[in-house]
Amino acid sequence: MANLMHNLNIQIEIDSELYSKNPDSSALGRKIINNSIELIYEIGFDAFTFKKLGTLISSPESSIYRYFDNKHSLLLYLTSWYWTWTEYQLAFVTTNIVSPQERLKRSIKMLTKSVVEDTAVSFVNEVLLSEIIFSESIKAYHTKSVDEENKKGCFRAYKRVVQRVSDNVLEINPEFLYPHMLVSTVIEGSHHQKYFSEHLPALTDVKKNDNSITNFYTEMVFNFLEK
Amino acid sequence: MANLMHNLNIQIEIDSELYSKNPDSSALGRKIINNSIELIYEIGFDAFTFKKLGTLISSPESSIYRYFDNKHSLLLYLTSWYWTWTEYQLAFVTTNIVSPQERLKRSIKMLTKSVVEDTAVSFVNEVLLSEIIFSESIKAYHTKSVDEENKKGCFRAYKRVVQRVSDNVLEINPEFLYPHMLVSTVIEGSHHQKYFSEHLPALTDVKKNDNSITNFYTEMVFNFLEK
DNA sequence: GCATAAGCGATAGTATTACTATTATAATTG
DNA sequence: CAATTATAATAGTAATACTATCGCTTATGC
Repeated sequence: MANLMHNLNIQIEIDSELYSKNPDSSALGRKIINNSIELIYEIGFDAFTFKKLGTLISSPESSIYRYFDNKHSLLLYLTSWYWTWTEYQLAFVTTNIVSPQERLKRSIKMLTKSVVEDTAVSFVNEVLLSEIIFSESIKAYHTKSVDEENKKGCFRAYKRVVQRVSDNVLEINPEFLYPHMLVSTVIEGSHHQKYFSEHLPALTDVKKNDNSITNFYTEMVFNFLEK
Repeated sequence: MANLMHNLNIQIEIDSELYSKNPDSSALGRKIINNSIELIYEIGFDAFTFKKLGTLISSPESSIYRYFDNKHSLLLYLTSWYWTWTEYQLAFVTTNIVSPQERLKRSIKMLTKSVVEDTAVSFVNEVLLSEIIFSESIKAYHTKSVDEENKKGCFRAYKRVVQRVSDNVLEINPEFLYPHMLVSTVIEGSHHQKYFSEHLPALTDVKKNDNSITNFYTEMVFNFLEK
């Protein structure tokens, strides 16, 4: 699939509560973002430290701390970036499609598949970022500070994505009681299933790299909505 | 619901790869387990340390290290205990029920609701433990060491639960392609939805403490199987 | 019932992590 | 070109996640 966003020069703007200093405002900031994505992808978020990142980019830890309070804040930034980018992608994939069923089908596909092509939006490698989101993003909101961060608006982008797809669900079945539950189940579920397929295959039925995750959630949703 | 397991004096046996020294074999070991459950429940797994636990039970850290290599191992033990206990519960809830639909319905209910009554099996507070599982258990398998621990068998109990319910699914629809995906989606999904309802309500449709999570997943499963 | 071993508490110590602070130099901006 | 701001270099601290030692106590085995 040719990606329409390619070379469109779209700017992903991230709210200021998600950083101390905007990483998009300097060369060092952009270096922090794209190298952190590679490093987290490589060694996992738990083993990731600002010290290691500093070594990788040949800058002292203290410089990184000017952009983000700690590695958790950085993860919040990355997830927010991802969901903002996903929102654009969803808009592109569904625009000009008349049938709400077809739109939902395309949205589910986009949400349940990991990204395989770098759209080269901004300075971010979206292929690696999507891998990080799939496997580490729960760690962004499964903390004791969720409520506080939620109040500050750190999860706005994710919520907008869920809301957008929920609206699509209600177009198809306006009586449906659980649009948000359904959508968040699909998103989180597909992340889990991919992880299971790679690490705990007894918990899933995926043959690596087939389309069963997308097929499963697509069928699940439409059976539920059109019973 | 009167709980049949109450006062049955059932022993939950945990495989030896899940501890260095069996906590069930000494008073200190049992103290470690039930106090760790309370402490993790209170301050969350991330803030939990062996030092704090040691202070709570008036024992040095080093004594706790004799039972578990680190706090991650302890969490693995607790999750394994929980799934072993859940397996027994599932057996009880479904035994003597002829209809596979009714058995599945009861299993889903048991898997999607957090425990409200302590069955007083062994030395463990199952109400608090189930809260920990719902909110922290992803952290037990979302690590770089999953594969190694999986090989050792640390997730056997969880897999048995998924397998048991999957078999029930196949009884109802032997052609169904994704029994494990369906069951693990229900389990992980209900955990997420409960968490969302408490912290990120925009991602769900739950009114606190209603039965919507159980209703949602029950409907979802049966619509999918009986389309 | 006595010897042996195992379990535990008390204490000390180390490497790593997650920061904070200070200052000099380099780059930007007005 | 002056003023501001960003960065690098360095140092330092408190907490975490352990490991090691040792002496006392309590089981267990004969």
